[in-house]
Amino acid sequence: MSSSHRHFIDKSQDADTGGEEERILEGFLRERGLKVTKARRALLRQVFTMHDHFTAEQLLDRMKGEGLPASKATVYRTLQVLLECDLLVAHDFGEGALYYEHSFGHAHHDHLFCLHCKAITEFRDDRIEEHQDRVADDVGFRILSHSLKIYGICNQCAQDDPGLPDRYAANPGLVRHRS
Amino acid sequence: MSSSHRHFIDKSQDADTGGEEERILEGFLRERGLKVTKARRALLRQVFTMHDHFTAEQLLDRMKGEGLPASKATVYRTLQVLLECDLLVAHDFGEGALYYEHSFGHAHHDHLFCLHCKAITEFRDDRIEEHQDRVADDVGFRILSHSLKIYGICNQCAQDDPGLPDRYAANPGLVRHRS
DNA sequence: AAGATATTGAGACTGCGTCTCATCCTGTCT
DNA sequence: AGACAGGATGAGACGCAGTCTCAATATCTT
Repeated sequence: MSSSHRHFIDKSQDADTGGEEERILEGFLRERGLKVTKARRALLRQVFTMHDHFTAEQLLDRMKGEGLPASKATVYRTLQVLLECDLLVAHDFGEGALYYEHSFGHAHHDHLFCLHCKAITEFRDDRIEEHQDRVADDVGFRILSHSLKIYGICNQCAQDDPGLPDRYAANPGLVRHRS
Repeated sequence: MSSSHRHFIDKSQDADTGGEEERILEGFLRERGLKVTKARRALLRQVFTMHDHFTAEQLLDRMKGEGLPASKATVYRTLQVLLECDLLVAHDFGEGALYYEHSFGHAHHDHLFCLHCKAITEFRDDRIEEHQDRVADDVGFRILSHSLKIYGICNQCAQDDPGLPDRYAANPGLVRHRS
């Protein structure tokens, strides 16, 4: 069973942010002499309506679909801005494109990634975090960030097709995620 | 101090493999009806003389420099083969290209990556591994592999320039490694 | 409202890695 | 050894996520 230093995260339970993210972005932009534009606002809103992980291209398609102002260049540039003001986090699961998730009100967490259905499960384990800190302490390393990703087959996929885990294990070629 | 469930890895202490890797590769190739070619042999030897992490391009340059047969396509294709027969491991530190390391006789380990000088420190912590297994157990996830990377500034860089960690921390834009 | 400056969009471009295909090499069979 | 079948090679085209260029446009300041 799960114990107290470890828990899983359910984004569908996200509380309303009350538009706080817009104030954060505007403050960040003004502070740097940058401008609060329609495109940036639209993108921010779109990002905060997506409560799971998404790629830049998915975001672009979705914005175009809703008739919002968006070009490839602007999407990528604005995602950078959101990363810099900590409203967004990017993850590389070795699938080619980066996966983004808005991070307002979310503490650091790690991921289980299903290589078959691409489902992402989020968790946090304080013991792991502590051990990481000790490793770094041992060699005087200053941690700026870290990432822990566990790749495999999720429960659902394994139930749908019990042979799946073995088939993946037997064929590392399928596992392209660059451990 | 370091404790028994945790240790760092020093590749320069690598024992001689006695050419075992060549036998492994040949067995793997024959088993699949593939051929033992000069290019594959040359590449394998080159890989096993490099005791640190390297990119495909570095490997290609080095082979060309020594007049060995090598083209871009063959290097990438052969690296795939070595990955499949577990003689090689690839790591993505978010620097664009993948970093490879030969893995004969090396157990799984994780990495500290210095964002400034790109130095890589390898370690293994059994407690972290155990906690990962428990996380997966909790949700019935079948682990196939995992990767833990700790990004930051190494001791050497911090000593050379004490302001470095703060400068990186203050500018997430510099940190492009996609946690 | 005007001026200064940042932003946008279309598309060219970059870099890592993959694919194509004509030619060459390996392993095998005789 | 000689010959054959099929895998391997190399040069360069290609794919794709992401970045850059630059002229036109929007934002902010006064």
